[in-house]
Amino acid sequence: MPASAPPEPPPDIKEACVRAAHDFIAEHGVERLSLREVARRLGVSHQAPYKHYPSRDHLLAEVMRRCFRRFAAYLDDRAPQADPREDLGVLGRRYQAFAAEHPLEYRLMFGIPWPAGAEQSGLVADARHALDVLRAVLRRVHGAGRADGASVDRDAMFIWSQMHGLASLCQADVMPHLGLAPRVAHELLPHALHMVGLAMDATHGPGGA
Amino acid sequence: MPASAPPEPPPDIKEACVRAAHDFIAEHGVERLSLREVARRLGVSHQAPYKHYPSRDHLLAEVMRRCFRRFAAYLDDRAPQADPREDLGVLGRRYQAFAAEHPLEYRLMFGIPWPAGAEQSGLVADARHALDVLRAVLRRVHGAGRADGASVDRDAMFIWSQMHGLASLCQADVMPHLGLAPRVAHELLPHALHMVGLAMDATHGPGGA
DNA sequence: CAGCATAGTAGACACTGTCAACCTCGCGGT
DNA sequence: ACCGCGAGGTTGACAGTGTCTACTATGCTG
Repeated sequence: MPASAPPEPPPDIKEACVRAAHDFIAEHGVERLSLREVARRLGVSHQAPYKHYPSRDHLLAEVMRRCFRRFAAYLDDRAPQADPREDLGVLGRRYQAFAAEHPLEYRLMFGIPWPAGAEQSGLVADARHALDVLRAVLRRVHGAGRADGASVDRDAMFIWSQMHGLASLCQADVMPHLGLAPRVAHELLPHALHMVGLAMDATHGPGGA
Repeated sequence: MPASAPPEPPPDIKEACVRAAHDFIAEHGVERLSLREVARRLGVSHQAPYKHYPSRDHLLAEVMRRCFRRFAAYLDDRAPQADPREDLGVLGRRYQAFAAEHPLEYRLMFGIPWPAGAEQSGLVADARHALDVLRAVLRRVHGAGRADGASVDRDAMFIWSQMHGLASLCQADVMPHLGLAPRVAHELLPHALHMVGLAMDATHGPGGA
């Protein structure tokens, strides 16, 4: 019985590198990623990936780019809601669901400093797309006419901060040691959405359920 | 002219290790920390630190512990406020100030997976202390009598999420590429505090300014 | 004084990212 | 048909890392 990975080189090494790196990160986290391990899993020499990516960071940037794409697609792919306020809640729950189901990918996107070569790849555009989804919903919430860009952006950053903070803290190692009152852990997201809703009510009038 | 660091070994190496590691992290970030670099800066052999810390992670845990201590002390050390709602605002501004002034230390505390041996050191207690500061203020906000633990914890996590999310996003590399409307970047904290205040108003009645 | 724990040293090992040199195809120009 | 050449693969090397082991000096204790 040989090692788990098949040592026969795949046809498209460039593509296989991204997939292998992504799988490894999703399994063990970005800190433990090494190009040599990727090459080993692909059954190629430790230098083969360098023929396609100038450095480890460039491969990492490509993996991040795809994570942002998936994430934005996951947010986009929600059930359509007539009421924009309801849509906001669905969006929030979906945000948290993605973070909870793909913690290491989430950390890759938002938890580590950008690798060199990040700005070259389409990473910036893909990252921004996720925020644009939120912006679009908020424009509907604010209502036609008075939806100026600054106030939309302010609310977007407020809501995003809430969602990102919650997702980060839930994954943080401190979490289990905070001595939270029982049941509170399960109510974090509903309560956060409730509070955000109250704040939005106070500034834009009561909305959907 | 020799290298910048003095190559004469300090008397208390164990203590010097923590300080050197902390300084390095505050300057270059935790990812670039290496025990050998610490030893080099101290003018001792690359194995000297291992006589005091079983592994790199144990030294890291000690540095983290002190960061949590400083952070909690910084929050504690605010000007006393008669109105608990006002106190909440001061606390929030202080939280953001620390994160902005010590971004790499903040990332060390909340942005990376806990190193091995973190639970052994007093890290857990020191980390929890920061949350307890917030809890204490919220108990005053909720008012005597009806301040049950669960609702305090819910609000604490809501507010903490907001503050942590905001601090994280402000430091994130995406931030400059989001195309935020002008001026919005400077209004993020005031607006976040405003929205949190509105949500608190709606659940506990209007409070301080 | 003997013994021993403590705190320092040097050396080695496996691992990493990366540079350099080399090989080996397949393709286009003459 | 041949030459050249570049793309894509290889091996080998280098510096850097964490950590293991062995060795040494120093000071305290019986």
